[in-house]
Amino acid sequence: MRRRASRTAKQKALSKAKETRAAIVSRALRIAAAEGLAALTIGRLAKELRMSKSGLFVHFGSKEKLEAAVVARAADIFFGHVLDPAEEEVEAGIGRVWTLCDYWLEFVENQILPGGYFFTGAFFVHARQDGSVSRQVREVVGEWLKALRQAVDGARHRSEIRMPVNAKRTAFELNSLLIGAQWSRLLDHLDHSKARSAILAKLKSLATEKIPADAFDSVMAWRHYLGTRPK
Amino acid sequence: MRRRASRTAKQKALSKAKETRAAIVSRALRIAAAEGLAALTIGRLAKELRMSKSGLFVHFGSKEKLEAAVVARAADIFFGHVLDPAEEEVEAGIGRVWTLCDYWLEFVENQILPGGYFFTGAFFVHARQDGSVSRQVREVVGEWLKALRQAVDGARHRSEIRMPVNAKRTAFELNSLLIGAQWSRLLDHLDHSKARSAILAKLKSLATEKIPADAFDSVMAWRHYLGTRPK
DNA sequence: CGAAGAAACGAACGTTCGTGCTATTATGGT
DNA sequence: ACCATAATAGCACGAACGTTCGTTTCTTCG
Repeated sequence: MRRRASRTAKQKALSKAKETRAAIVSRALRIAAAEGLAALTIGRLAKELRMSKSGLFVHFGSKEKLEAAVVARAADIFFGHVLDPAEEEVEAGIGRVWTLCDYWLEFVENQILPGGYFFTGAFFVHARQDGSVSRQVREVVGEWLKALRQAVDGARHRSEIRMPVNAKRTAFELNSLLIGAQWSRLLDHLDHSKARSAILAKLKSLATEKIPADAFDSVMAWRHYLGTRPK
Repeated sequence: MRRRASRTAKQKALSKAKETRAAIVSRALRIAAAEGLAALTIGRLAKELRMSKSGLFVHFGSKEKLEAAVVARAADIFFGHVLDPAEEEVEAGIGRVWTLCDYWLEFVENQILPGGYFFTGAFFVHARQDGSVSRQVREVVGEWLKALRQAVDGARHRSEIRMPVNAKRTAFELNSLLIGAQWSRLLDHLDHSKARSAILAKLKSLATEKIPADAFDSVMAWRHYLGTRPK
């Protein structure tokens, strides 16, 4: 009793539902990431989870809320694998810009979400749509682009990037390469090495003499250079 | 009688149905381009055209055939506005590479299809899917990328692009900028001038001394340069 | 153990999906 | 003007959609 109570208190009570809800969202995300949000239906989801439609439904109250939960989870996973570690592991500067791009590509490569980067496809579908889920998708994408732009700006303020360079435009070009990389990967199973060297070349062309030029010559050289830097 | 017959012969007989079919495809394409192929349903399409579902349906025999017709029409329009004129108006070389990209951007800007370039979104949706329509979408995208690569190759063979440059990689980078441009346009209504100057800068960095360096300094300068060249 | 409450179920709602029929209307050649 | 045929409409179908309901089964705790 006491033991039970204390254990329950420890795990903040409440309860089975959270687990179920989380399991539902996981499975839903797997479907949505692989085949798009449109392929996500309550009936199918219930069947895969061996639940009743109604039992599943009450956890969210509406299809839209379910979709919102899926998108939120996808965003958490994405930021948790790309944005957060990049900002935590690498101090501001051109190194962080590279790390953001590198982790982005890794995120797709490692199939953290089935089908790669969920938001690329979702964004093209929802960019012109209205509805709260579409807005949510646009916000996540906007957040990413903003982070990339700020990283470029940070590098500029540290004089690691030449001053006349436009942060917005640089972020645009880097982001283009990332999306293009996924495009090529989808089209003919191309790996991301082309994208990585294109990004390194781009960064090299922007860098000031603070950064040794040969650091950009390959991914390995760059990794080595980063490793020799503080923190 | 005779007159009638001759006129009929002239217009190759057959007939009303072709027009109706064409009208259906047009309307269907408008829906699909604006909201994605998934938003295209026979019921909705029939309502918009003030037809019965069944009357509309028999023109295609299945939903999939209707979708195929829509994709085919979209491909015709895209190639007719981008690939064909570029290859017709500009001789092979770096000028054609630029023109392909330029017309691609114009195609999106002028909203030839509502919502811009239909295939960008469609590709991300159908890249991992199977089914004949998905294959069809991938083929169109593949055709475009091949054309772009061949244009780069053509410029290299004419010594307008430096030899060590990899055509596949260059096509990848250009294509990335195009897709990224549409991305930015969708995200914050950005115009394509950033993309155009990024593309010009890229081409400038690849060009041999055969091409005067200041030709790449702006879109206008480039247009002027192109205008002074033979056909 | 037994009561209270949370969680899941099964069945059914009204719509809409794509797809078949059968009947009716338009059209075009003679 | 007539007739064959092409084109469209009307109606119905089974399945799946999201959603609601009342009921049943589990969990939790005094």
